[in-house]
Amino acid sequence: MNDKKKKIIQSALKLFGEKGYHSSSIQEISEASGLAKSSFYNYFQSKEELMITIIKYYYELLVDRVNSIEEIVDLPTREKFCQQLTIQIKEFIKHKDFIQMQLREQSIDENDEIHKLLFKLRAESIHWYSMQLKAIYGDKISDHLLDCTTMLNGIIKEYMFYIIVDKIDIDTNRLASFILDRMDGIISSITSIDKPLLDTDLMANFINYKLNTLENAKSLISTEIKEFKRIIDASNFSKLDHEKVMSSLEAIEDELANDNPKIVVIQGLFLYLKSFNKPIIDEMISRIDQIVKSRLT
Amino acid sequence: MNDKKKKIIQSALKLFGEKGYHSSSIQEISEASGLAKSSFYNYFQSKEELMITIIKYYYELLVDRVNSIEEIVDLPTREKFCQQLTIQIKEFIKHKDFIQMQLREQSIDENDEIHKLLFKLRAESIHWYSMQLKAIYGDKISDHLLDCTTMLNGIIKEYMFYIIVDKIDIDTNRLASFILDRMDGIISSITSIDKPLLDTDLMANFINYKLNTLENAKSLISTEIKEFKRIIDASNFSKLDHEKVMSSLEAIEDELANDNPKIVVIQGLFLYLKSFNKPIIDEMISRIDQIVKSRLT
DNA sequence: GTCTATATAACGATAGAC
DNA sequence: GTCTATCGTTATATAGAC
Repeated sequence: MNDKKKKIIQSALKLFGEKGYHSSSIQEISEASGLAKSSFYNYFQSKEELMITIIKYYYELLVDRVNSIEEIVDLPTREKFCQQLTIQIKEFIKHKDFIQMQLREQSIDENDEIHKLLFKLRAESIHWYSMQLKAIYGDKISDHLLDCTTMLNGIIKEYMFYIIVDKIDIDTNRLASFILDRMDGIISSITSIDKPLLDTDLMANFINYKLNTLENAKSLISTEIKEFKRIIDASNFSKLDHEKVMSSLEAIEDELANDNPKIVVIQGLFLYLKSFNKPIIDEMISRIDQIVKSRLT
Repeated sequence: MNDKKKKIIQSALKLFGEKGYHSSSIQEISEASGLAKSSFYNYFQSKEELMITIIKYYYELLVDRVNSIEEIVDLPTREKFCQQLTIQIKEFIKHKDFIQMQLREQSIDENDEIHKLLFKLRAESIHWYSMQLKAIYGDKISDHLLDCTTMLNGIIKEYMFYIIVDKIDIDTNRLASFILDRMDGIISSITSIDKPLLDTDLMANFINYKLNTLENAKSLISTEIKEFKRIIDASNFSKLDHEKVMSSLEAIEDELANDNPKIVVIQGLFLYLKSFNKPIIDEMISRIDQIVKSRLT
């Protein structure tokens, strides 16, 4: 991204965090970026497009950082989630303008695209937390997964509000493990309950959103990989290369068959396939990668 | 309050909840109230004054409803708090436009008076929840009172967001007891921890705010009551009446000496004192009542 | 790509007739 | 108290010179 575009994003974000979206004008944003008002429109078509860019940019930043230790660190699930939570909290604080903006104005609804984007991000966030809690506490809480995710989310938000908006100096190294210890208490108290408050019917919009994009992407990618295999079979690769490529493709298919496929595994395999330096492979990968990026991230 | 003024408040609140404070214009508010734009200014000096009126009006409504069963219902503390939570949740839903507005825009900061008001209400809310939790779980959690209040607040907010903003149909009869059962789990998990995340030093602004107004009010009222007693002594009441009035005043002093004086007890005693139908008593009461209203509600 | 100048609309708030 | 008319300001966004 252009340096000046980044400058505008940062200036705008700072203002949005401090004064809110509606109280920050293009005038102020441009001035804070060292530009005249009208020059803003060389970089963004409108204030709303700026907002959408900001949300996408920072959300991706946060997700990437958390995902980065999904595979690298080899730890018990609970410890790994605790580390991910700690990283998430520290990233929240690092990009506190973004979080403050989100905490202040939970929904900038008037624009439909922003509304849909925020809904998508919420659905993905709920899905991610649910998967992590399921991995830690196992099937015994699967009925109460949505309730547990909701409570965890509420607790994290409330502490983040104190830290970022009220500028209260909480020990961030302890926060994640403190909250997780409290989740232990919540979960041990929950097993005796018969019926959850939130079930998959009530939360269908959130659940199905993620499911649809996931299943959709899986099916699209699956089709592409079948085509990929056909092309490789028809090409004049050495027997060894042919075998390597095929087993890579099958590994991708295996990963996609999981409930919660790991994007980093797939992208690692893409890198491996790219190392063959064959244009025909690169072209197929870029087609699949586009689906992965648009539907699974 | 004037009927038309109420109409404006309700129309405005609906718009603020749906579109947000900044996206709702005086024009829209006036039209929704069946008035021309300029007629709005016959009822409110400005948009900000309208906002302040709305916040004070609805917050008082909610607090009064919850306080109404503080004394009337004779139940174990835990059951009473559970009932109060249930009432609070149902009141939240009844006045969902107000809550939606609060959830959407956590702070309308640019105006200093609104900022101070919202801070005061937050401090009072934190104080109330802390007192309730202390009453239920006793001294064993007194070190972790602020953490427990924070988590309880976060959980309630998150569920309210689902109910009011996402319109998810959660069983509100079960919600309060469900959350309280989870608080049991949180509290039983917390006893082993040595050091809380939030202590009274970090939260000094919130704690002291309530403390200052409370101590301040106590001292002011105490002075007034001493003067009151002096006047009664000098007046020509019958011996019986004199005794009754004096013991009422002493009961008020006793109540104020408590950590968390109950406003309803004091106001009950005011009503009793008014029943004497003496102008001199009524005048004193109205002076003290003004202090109570402005500092303790 | 940058700027000045401007178009156009909406905003909060006021004046003054009735 | 209600309205119409309008003020002064600010907002987003565009036109066009350099």
